[in-house]
Amino acid sequence: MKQLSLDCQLHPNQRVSHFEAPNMPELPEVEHARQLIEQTAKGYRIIEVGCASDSVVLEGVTAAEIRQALRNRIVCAARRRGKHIWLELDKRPWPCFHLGMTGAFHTANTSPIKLVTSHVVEEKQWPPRFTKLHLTLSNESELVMTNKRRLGRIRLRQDPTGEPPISQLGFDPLLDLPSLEKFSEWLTGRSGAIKSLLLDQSFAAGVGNWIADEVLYQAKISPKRPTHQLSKSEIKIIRLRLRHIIETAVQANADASKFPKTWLFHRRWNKNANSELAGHSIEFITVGGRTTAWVPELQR
DNA sequence: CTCAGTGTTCAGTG
DNA sequence: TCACTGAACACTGA
Repeated sequence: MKQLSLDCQLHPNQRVSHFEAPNMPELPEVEHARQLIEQTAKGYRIIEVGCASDSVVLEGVTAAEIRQALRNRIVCAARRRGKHIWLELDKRPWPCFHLGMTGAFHTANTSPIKLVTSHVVEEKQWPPRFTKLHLTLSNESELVMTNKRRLGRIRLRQDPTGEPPISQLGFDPLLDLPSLEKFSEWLTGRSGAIKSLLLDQSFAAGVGNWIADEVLYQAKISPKRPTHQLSKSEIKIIRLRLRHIIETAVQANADASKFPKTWLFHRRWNKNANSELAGHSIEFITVGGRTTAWVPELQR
């Protein structure tokens, strides 16, 4: 576990605490990270940039290009679409981020202010292990992106929404959920299992494995059901559950302990525990190449 | 030691 | 073209 060194090393210093987005980067977690970035950096200038020379995480750019693009820029906004985040700066190109499975944003401040929507985490080291990008801002706060498994990506784009990969995303359930008419039109035009479609980022951007399972559990529909044979009322329920689950998780700041206790979410993580939900057993199968938790007796 | 895994992409097959 | 499968990516932790 050698950590790639930052080629612009910043003085590691002691912090009382720092804040980080939890680690389960589907839409709600990514939205929470976006809010964290705005609270920390919006309106401030980037004074120093540390960037790891990690050719896996840096896609199509070098650490030097990242540093040059970000240094002395003002952070105007942090935007999100699906699981992608990008910063609007006072000058292009702009940095774009995907967290992969193990990415997170962390912030620290010399005089910690209360960040209502953030988790206070015990200080271990700063900057944290697996830091890929380390920004120091003109308000004396610091913003770090970490990526343990290196499945995350950092890119530079002149026009993030107009270029891949963000331009290839489908609708974002929080930003532009389609009307029921459009939604069912798109759904019936596809074949394959409904769960696979929900996971398809060019269909619904931001839906990940647990959200797809949760939607289908609450809609009482089997994850294996072929999309084209869903009834109009089932499609309606899927759409409403999709919106409801994501809105609820976002309002909870992606804090799983605040999710409703009735959710399948709380039971899906320990497969060995022989979990039950509402008196029915939870089964684990593979759909669309992904572990799928469902309750066969309740989902048709 | 083995193996699954919150995500994405690509090659190969049907 | 669509849809599916498996592998690859890289590493942690059970």
